[in-house]
Amino acid sequence: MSVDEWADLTPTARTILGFVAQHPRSGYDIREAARRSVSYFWGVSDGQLYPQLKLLAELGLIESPQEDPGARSKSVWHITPAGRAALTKWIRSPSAPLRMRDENLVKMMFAAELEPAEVLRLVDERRKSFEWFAKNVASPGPAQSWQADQKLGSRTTSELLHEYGKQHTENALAWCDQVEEALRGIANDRA
Amino acid sequence: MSVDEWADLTPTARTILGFVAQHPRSGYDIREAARRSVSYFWGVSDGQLYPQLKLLAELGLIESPQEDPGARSKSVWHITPAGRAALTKWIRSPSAPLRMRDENLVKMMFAAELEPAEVLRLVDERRKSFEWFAKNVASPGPAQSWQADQKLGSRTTSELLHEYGKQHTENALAWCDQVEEALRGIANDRA
DNA sequence: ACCTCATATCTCTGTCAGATATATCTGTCA
DNA sequence: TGACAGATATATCTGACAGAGATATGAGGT
Repeated sequence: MSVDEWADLTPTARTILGFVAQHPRSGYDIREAARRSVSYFWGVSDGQLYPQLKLLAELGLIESPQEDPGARSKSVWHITPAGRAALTKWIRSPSAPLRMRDENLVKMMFAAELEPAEVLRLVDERRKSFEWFAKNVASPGPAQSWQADQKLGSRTTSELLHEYGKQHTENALAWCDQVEEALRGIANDRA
Repeated sequence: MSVDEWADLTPTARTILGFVAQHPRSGYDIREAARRSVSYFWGVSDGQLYPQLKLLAELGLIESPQEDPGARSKSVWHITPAGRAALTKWIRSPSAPLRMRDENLVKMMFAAELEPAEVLRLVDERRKSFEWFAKNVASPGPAQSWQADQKLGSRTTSELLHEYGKQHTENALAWCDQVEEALRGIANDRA
């Protein structure tokens, strides 16, 4: 593999590589791991996952013990030395700018010219989605045995990452409160 | 236009419709407005903008005074009654789930197994990008004359939206502090 | 023997971002 | 009045990507 080839990998492919680097995994494992751990700041879709695994294998960055494992049987991938080198280089290169799509907020902006009741509906929708999120994603799962998780002082990196998600969620919920309070202000004016 | 046609619009098209609804705008205006106001929770890419404008016009949701204005002269779009109805229906329908791509955080997760120095580099990168953001995007521009901005108690909706962006940013920066502090903890252990 | 659910992979469609190309308009200094 | 820079304005193309759904396999129960 030439030095330039890994540079062409998509961000998704590199993320997948990172998961395989942590410990050997199948495609399905990666999907589940991504769901649990990074789903609020990164999504890995099926449509990408398997083709990218194949690509990474072709580039020699990952490999699976049994060659051509017949049809749909599970194949467990592990990282090669070349893969590990590629991963490190990726981590050291500049990151893509943050990107977000939050349709609820966009609507909120345009709802400014509508009834206060519309804004209230949107805030309610927002609150519900973040509450769901707090329950299902932002809480840290049990520590995994394979995790050689760097201790950063008293806390592990994955604890810190979950902390970030938690703070983000609480912040969003607090903002919902602020908007509702402002809306109650109107109601009081009119009463 | 049938009721079903507007339902097929993409989220991007609906966002564009929202901008035109606020007041008449050209494609370029929309692009700039999106840059200033929503760029941190929604992106409108050039590749989408003009085709979608054309589509909205074909559906009769927006129109431009001069028909076929020859070549590349500026055309200013304004919303039609049908367009306004479509917009309202959109705002009342369920929103797409929030989506995010934050490559820096992903790297942070995988850097857990590397040197603390790598994590430090990533935190530094993160801080810089959010500081840039605080300066260039998260601050409210001057109020526009066309803004019939709903007063929610003492504050307008756009003030509240900017407030959200600001809180998000401050939160992210505070988290950078936390991580760095944890890293200093290590340094002290070793000293 | 059948059913059901979790596991596992693959494919297809349409959305989308970013880069790039290109035309027009406006001011400004010669 | 003409050349030029820089802002305004529109258009196109490529490849990344999400989400849905199709398909297959195994384990456990009835």
